[in-house]
Amino acid sequence: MLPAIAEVFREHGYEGASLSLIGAATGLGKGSLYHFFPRGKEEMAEAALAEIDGWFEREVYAPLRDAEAPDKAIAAMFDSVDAYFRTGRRACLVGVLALGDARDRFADAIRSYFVRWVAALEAALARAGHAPDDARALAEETVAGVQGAITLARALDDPAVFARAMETMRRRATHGEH
Amino acid sequence: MLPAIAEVFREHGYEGASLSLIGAATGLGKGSLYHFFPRGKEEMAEAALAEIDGWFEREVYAPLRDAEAPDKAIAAMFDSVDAYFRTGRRACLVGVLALGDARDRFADAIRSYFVRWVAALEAALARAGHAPDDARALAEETVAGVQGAITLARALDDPAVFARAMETMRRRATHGEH
DNA sequence: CGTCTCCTGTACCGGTCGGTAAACTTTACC
DNA sequence: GGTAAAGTTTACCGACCGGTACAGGAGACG
Repeated sequence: MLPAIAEVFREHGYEGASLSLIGAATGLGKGSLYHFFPRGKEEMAEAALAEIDGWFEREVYAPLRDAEAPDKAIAAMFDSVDAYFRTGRRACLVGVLALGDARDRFADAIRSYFVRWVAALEAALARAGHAPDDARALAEETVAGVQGAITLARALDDPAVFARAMETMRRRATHGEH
Repeated sequence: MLPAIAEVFREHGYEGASLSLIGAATGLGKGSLYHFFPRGKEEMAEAALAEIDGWFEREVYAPLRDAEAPDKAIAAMFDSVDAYFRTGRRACLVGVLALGDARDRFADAIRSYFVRWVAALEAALARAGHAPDDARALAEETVAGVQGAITLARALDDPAVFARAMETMRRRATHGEH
């Protein structure tokens, strides 16, 4: 049920995600929703953010930090991210919240998501042979690039834009080493 | 008064921009608002988009297409964009709308904004000596990069992130020529 | 069978939403 | 100064908002 809730917030933003939309997406009435999330909409958004955070920690950040073959982990990240964001058809909930007025309310979760993504990617790039400064800059550029590619692909309604951007960043992260 | 309206949509999104917020931002009551925008909120958003579109057409796209020194126009674009988005402190209304559920309603305006930006930048890059394929890819990457840099800078609440991303893209657009 | 816990449907609350209507004040122009 | 248009205030509409209260239903366990 959390994925359904997350999808509503992703598509409609925090303000636009009404309890009736969430109810329709989950098949739950307001009574049930408030049974599971006594603090209401804010708690639902927190739970959705936490689930997304857990997924990225497990599927993306941890492999980037821990894999014994960092170049493989980096390649796997691009694959995971492309699949997760449906080649740019799906928005990023954290990015959506960062742009709106709910930013302050979820500031810690939003910051943590991006800080840890950049840090994990930076570490993997450094271990793959990039100079420390390059690794830092490249990681930041790549994480921002994913967000920009989502925005542009959705604006143009053209997943190919996302795919091209991802390939350019992948090349930069895997070639240019040493 | 259009800049004030645009600012409300930028900060709160289409759903979150209530008539009372718009009224407070403009100092106008609902009656006055409906006097100028008989079709209501949708017409206000269209007008805000049109004004933004006009600004970019005048200050960014036209110079990129027409300047006799394309490299100067490209450098000027980075300066204009940095100033316009307040070094990443200010969101992009068009990008915000592209991510939300108002995307379909304003699809034409959103698509046109980005299509023309990419096309104008591509033309300038080609005239500045980039190979046609490189110019196209670099233009797309740069426009997406700006959106991503805004998202990341706002998420981390750190304008320096935006500034660094802009410098990287500027270097790529002005060096690497020929 | 009884009962206790977990879950759900329904009705309702005050408030705000986008939008309308019409009486009013201000401004511009002859 | 008269008059008409432009702009504004105020009250109001039905719908929906997030949130609450509560009476049950559904199983699990005795």
